[in-house]
Order: sequence, then structure tokens, then C-alpha cells
Amino acid sequence: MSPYDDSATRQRNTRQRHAVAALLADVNDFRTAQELHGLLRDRGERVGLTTVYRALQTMADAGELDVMRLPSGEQLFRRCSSTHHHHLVCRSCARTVEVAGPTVESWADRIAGEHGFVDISHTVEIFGTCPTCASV
Amino acid sequence: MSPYDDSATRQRNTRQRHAVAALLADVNDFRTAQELHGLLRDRGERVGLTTVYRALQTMADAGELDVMRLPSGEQLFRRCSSTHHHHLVCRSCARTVEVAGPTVESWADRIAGEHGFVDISHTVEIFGTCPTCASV
DNA sequence: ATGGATGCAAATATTTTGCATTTTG
DNA sequence: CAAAATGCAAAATATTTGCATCCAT
Repeated sequence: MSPYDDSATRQRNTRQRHAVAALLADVNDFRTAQELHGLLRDRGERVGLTTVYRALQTMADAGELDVMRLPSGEQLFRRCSSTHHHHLVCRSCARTVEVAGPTVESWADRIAGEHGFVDISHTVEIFGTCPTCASV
Repeated sequence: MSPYDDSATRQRNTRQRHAVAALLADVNDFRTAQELHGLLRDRGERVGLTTVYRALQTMADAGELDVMRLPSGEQLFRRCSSTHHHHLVCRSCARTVEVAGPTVESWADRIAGEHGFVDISHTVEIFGTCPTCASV
């Protein structure tokens, strides 16, 4: 493997995968596969839902995407951001606030290390009722 | 509401719900609905899968159960432990270590409070590869 | 040309719901 | 007896797979 191999993945450079990657770059936030598929539709891109799922899975396996799961069970995908953060989500209206958590990051790494776990990732979700919904 | 009302839930006291509750008390660990249903079978209890799901949902809504989700998407249920803790889960073999996180608790409460959110709950899952799986 | 990628349809898997019947209080 | 719970079958949801075709290399 050459030292400057910039193809992180071994996949082919298809229109569809490019469209998915471009969309994720623009959105830069967690979306379900189905939402992403719909957004591609809106952009006039013609990509099958199956292909969206496959592209997302490939990218996630390659470590290019963060994946989290909604309480309802759908998985959410987002382009990996160098600025790792978590979410504070309103149970009632789903309003989401991104919060940074350096405290949690180091805590998670330390805890995992103490148990000999490697290749650590973590998810933190805080649920509550936002001020607007609470005042109704 | 009487001050010493010990019926946390308003449900009826059926054989099936009792069986599910008793099983959860014995298992005292995270299990899928299907696994719990199978265990009831093994015990000779005759409870429909639908009923298991409904009992679990009712108990979870009542705050009697903790619910988490596997990376694969199935939800896991466990009798609430009074000692709130989080999980360090091996991606490969699903081995789970329970870890306490006072740091995270206070962090989550503070962050949520700063944004005016009330009635806070949170989930933290740490994923990694356990020592055994990593050495293979 | 050749093997990976696509996309439709169908299969899976998990969880929920309609509804007739049974059971609890 | 009335309301709630059960359980079967069917629906709903999310995601994956078979396979014939297409296209990037």
C-alpha cells in the first residue's frame, strides 16, 4: 500500500456513492437512512434506498461515519466530525441541542482502559423536557 | 392518591405479568424480549410473545425497567437497579461490564440544567473490544 | 472483459396492532 | 359485570439479501 493512498475505502467511485457522501458533507448531522434517501430524491439524485443503506454501511465500516440509534430503533448516520459532541434531546418535541463533553470523553476512555477494552467508542444521549414544552 | 399507595402501576395482577416480573427478578440482567419469552417457555410458563412485549413496555413506562439497545437494534430489558450505572460492551462477544459514572451523572444534570431542560434522564454506552477478543 | 455496484422485489427481523375471547377486581 | 389483559394472526417498520443487469476500471 502506498504511503499516500488517499482512497480510504476500496470501493468504486460511483455516482450514487458520491451523491451520498456529498449529501452527508452538506448535512453534517445525524439522519436516518430513509431521510437521507428522501433528501437525495429532493436534490434530484436518483439513488435506490438499498444503495443508500449499502453505501452507509460501507462508510460506517470504514470508520467514516458515526452511527447512533434513536429510542425508536432507527439508526442515524452522520459524517464523522472531528469535534465530537453529544445530544440533549427533548422527549416532547425532539428539539436537539449539541453539547460538548470533554469530561465524558476522558471518563469513558479511562473506564474502558481500566477494563482492558480497546478501540473504544461511546454514545451519550441526554433526554429531558425542553423549556418550551415544560411551560405548556 | 393515597400516601401509601404501593401499586406503582395500575395494571391487573395476572399470571403472565407475574411470570415476567418474577423472571426479570431472577435474571437481573439485560435480555431481549424474545429471550425472555424463551426463558418463560423453559420454565413451563405459557405466555404469548405479544404479552411479554406488552408487559415489558408497561413496566418500562412505569420506570421499573431499564432499556438499552444493542448495536444490532434489538432492545434489551432489565429490572431497574437502584444503583444507576452504565455499560461497557464488547462489540465482538457482547460481554458487558457495568460501570459506575458519578462524573457523568452530574455532568449530564448540569448540562441539561444549563439549557433549561427538566425531568432529565440519560443513557451512556461505551463500546470497545474486550481483552479476550482483542488478543485473538 | 470482469468483478464490484445497482436496484427492484422479496425476505428477515423486530415490534406493534386489530379483535375476539378470557380473566381480574 | 365492566374493564383490562391475553393471544393469535396480520400489520407496520427497518434493514438485508437474491439476482439479473449495469458500469467503472
